[in-house]
Amino acid sequence: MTTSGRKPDEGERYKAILETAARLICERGYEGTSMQEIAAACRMTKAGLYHHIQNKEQLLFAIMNYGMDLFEEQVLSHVQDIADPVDRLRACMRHNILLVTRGWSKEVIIILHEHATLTGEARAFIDNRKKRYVDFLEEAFSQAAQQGRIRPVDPTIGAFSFLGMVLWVYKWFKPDGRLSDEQIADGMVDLLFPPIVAAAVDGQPGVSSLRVVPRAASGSGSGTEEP
Amino acid sequence: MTTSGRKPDEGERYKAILETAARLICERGYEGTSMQEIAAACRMTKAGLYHHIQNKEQLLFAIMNYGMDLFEEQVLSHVQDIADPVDRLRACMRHNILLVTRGWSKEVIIILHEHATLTGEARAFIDNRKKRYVDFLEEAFSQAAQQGRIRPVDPTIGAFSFLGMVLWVYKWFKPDGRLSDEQIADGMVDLLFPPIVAAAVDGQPGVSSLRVVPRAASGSGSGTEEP
DNA sequence: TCCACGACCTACCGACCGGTAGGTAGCACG
DNA sequence: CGTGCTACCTACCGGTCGGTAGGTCGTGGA
Repeated sequence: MTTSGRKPDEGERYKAILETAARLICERGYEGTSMQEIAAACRMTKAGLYHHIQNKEQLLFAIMNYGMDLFEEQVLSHVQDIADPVDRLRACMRHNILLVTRGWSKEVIIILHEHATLTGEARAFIDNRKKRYVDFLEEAFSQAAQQGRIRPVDPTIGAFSFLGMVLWVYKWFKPDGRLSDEQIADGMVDLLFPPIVAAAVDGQPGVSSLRVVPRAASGSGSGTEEP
Repeated sequence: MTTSGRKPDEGERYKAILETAARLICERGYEGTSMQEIAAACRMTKAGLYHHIQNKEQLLFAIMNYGMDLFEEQVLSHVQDIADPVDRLRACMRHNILLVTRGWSKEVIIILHEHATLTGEARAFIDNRKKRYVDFLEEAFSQAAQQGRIRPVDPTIGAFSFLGMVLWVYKWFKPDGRLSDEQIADGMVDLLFPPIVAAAVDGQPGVSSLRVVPRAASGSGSGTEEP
């Protein structure tokens, strides 16, 4: 099984189909989008579309793999070599939030929303690609906790808390809301990975932590939408 | 518009239909579930089902309102009168996580997953009920920050971080995983609302905070699934 | 000049979709 | 006994679903 399930490098046209289909599926959902509509949006007939793809499920699979490629290129590749685990997590959170908020790559949103739509091998393949990200986060949390850079936390709980904060954003973020995506990224990074000012509480340095508290932030009122 | 959009108190049968439909829609998605299937699961014909409901969309609307009722009864009502804002948030997080992990009330999961399926008035009505929860959380974060019980944080960012951590759980939690729902709840509460040990850093008491760091936790390996 | 091939098309398939018209069996009430 | 009502039923509607058979047409290489 290759990355896309179809022979790679068929050209720009194929990619354009994936992007067009992703736009529609992102808006209306997988089951709610007909092949007719996708074909029309590609300025083709349905039979013409089927010349390029095998069936609807394989199309979704290809879209998701494309989305994972984009994620790895725009998030993982920029942060995986950062030596400090906390800085690595901070940068990763920031990149990931911006990936979700900036509307390029509806494919990523589809991965998030249609988490249970695929079945069988295709489902397992995508789940496996996702799992590599979870492992990456768990490893970083584990290192950070071991070095006393963050509060001790089960790495799995840390990873999924991270992911929840970051990925839930797709459900409520509105580009014209009160908070910009930059503000959200900064705020969440500061909330989960606050700067540390001093260490050592009971003579065992590097494990306990006093966190700096800048005199700022607060405020009230929402500005954005539903949970 | 009443809570359900249908005349209230039609009896147990209606509730049973909502619960059965919710089970199917939760498994297969709203668009992926046919009225035929729902009717069959209720041991009825499709026409028989339509004797009780107006149409498919109104059925979803009723399910979501039922889910919001359950949420308010099982979460909000237990925590809204807790005086201390941080304790209120802690208890709320705990109750909400357990609401998601224990499989009673698929209706709640549907509210989470089908966040963009309804349109028009029904959508606005549900969004408004959700917003009341966001407001509740923002208020608590605002109070907690003002009292110096947590790091200063924009209340909206706090609320949606809370919600992301808690609600994302429905996408990955498996009852037979390494972590129990109790452990997840405890871990997330401790991560976002750590106990405070001392205050005062620069002579301005009640704003800064030193967090206690128990010598425990950590560990590695995942045990659960995809992000 | 010929022809193989990719990129589409028209026309169609059977299944199923959400929804309804109209009938009926059972029960409560007078 | 008759009437009215609820709770279903059978049978059907027009439309759309995912998918395909088979044809057309432009293009590039021999």
